[in-house]
Amino acid sequence: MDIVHMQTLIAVVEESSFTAAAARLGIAKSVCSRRITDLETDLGAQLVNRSTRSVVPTDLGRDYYHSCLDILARIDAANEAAKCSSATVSGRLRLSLPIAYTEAVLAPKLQDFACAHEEVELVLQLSDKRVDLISEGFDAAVRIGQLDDSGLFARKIGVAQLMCCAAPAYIERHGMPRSFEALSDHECLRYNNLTSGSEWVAQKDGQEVRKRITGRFASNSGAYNRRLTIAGFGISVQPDFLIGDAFETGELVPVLSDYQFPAADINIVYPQKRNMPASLRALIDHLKEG
Amino acid sequence: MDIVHMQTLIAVVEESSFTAAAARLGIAKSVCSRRITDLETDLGAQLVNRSTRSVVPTDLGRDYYHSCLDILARIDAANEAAKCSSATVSGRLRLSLPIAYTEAVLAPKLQDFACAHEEVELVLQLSDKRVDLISEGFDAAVRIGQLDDSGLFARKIGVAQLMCCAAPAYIERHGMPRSFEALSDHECLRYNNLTSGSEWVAQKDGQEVRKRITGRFASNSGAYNRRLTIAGFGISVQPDFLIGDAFETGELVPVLSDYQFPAADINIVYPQKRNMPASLRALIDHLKEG
DNA sequence: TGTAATTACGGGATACGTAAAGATG
DNA sequence: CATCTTTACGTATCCCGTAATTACA
Repeated sequence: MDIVHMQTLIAVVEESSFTAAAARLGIAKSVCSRRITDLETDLGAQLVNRSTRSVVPTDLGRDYYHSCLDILARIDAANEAAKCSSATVSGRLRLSLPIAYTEAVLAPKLQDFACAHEEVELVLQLSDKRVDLISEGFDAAVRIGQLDDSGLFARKIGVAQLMCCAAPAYIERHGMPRSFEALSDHECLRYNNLTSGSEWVAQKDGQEVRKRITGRFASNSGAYNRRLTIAGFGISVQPDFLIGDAFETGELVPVLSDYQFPAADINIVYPQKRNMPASLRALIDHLKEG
Repeated sequence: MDIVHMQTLIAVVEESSFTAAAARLGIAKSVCSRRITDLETDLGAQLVNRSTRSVVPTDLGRDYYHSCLDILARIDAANEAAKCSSATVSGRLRLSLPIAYTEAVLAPKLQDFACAHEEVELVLQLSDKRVDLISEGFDAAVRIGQLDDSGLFARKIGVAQLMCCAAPAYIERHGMPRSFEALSDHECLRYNNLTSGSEWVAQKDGQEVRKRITGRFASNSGAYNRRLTIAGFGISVQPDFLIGDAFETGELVPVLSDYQFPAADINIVYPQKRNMPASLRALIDHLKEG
């Protein structure tokens, strides 16, 4: 049987009248009568004894009535919990985040968010791999650069400006390259995760230039790449957030600074737009603002 | 939302697939998809994240799934309890019984029934008033004589033969009446509850005769009437079950024995034929047999 | 490219309300 | 006789299934 049948029984028992129950429920009394009859037929038992003047539940009817009260209360509770948990900024958010960007930029923002919303639990997985949000059970991920349009929705939360750089010691030993072509003679540190692979792209005077670069090192860790660069192992392309104040401190120097290296959009991506938990929406807004 | 939506969610979560869930439920997969969507829309929250290859419940979806399991189990339990309690010979039976007939005839039968069905609880109210079954909450009543057709169903469980009688001492003092007419000169004990009121009806030679009787006593208690008769206060009409062996012991003697007094059917009446509890049916059968 | 989820759409069962009938005190 | 339950019946709604579409690995 159906939930409405239970609700009807409750109303009938409490009102001791089909007419009053129908009025309470806002339905025709014929409907009220039929629902109880159907329920009784389905159960194969009498639930209420009726005369025109009195509607009295049977023992069984009273038992069933109490069961219905319990069941409907639980249904309401479950629904309320569901509605509430998605409507309030609370609950667990599982995020897949790029390692270096998180450490350099996201970390303080996430801390702010956590402080602002005490009810939110953040489960962060730092990884530069592009995990599958759905099968891995993430609520959202932050992605740097081109989005492989995988049906996910995205909102831009920042920009990373790529820059070419090297350690002063390296430049001293190998000289400063003046053009993209000159990179052939240099040790270039490759970053595996870059969409462009082992090819560097930049613009000079509005003209796009590309160069397949070579070198003894390749890693999938931006932080490690940076460390190698500072240690003087070669030239690398780094996002501004990794360079930080390295130019000011002299740890790194700009290379090919008359070339315009691309900027990569930083997006937060998530599976669906509808029925988004309020906590995720709040997080996105927070990252967008900051 | 509806129970089927919960069942659908359960199937989807457990099968991790809309198609498999639809197959399990025996419905079209489109229905399966729509039910989950509707549920999500209603709750304003995402319950499962779907890609073509995987259907993974969200945290909330898993919570809701567990709630659904609990709720459906309770619904099943309530339904089973209801079906079972009316299908098995068990539970409470509230009976309204006529006092004298119960003491004389019904008592041993009810004891037999109680012994045969240990699970049945009998709540007996002995009264010669014709109570309203429904508003008073009785499951059945035993009625002697004419039924006021009050929408109740009835089954005959016996016959009471009315007989006219008096104490030997009374006859000795007032003489034995030889005809209905002669009753005018006698003290007649009236029984209030009799349908005929203060008129006695009988047949002689196939001819119905009626006589308005008079007397100083009228009571609504058959047993008290009997006692008055034996004490010699007058002539009364008694059912055979009250006379018992009084003729043999000499406590009473038949009066007007060439008159045929009416027989009253004894019925058990109950509110409805459909969805009758098995225990009531068993009781009726038991009383019918014995 | 094949499998799975979603959407579109037409048909049919179901459940509703109105109104009349039946019952009861 | 007034009121409450039940039944009858026409209708509208909702929901299902088929099939086409989209998404994804």
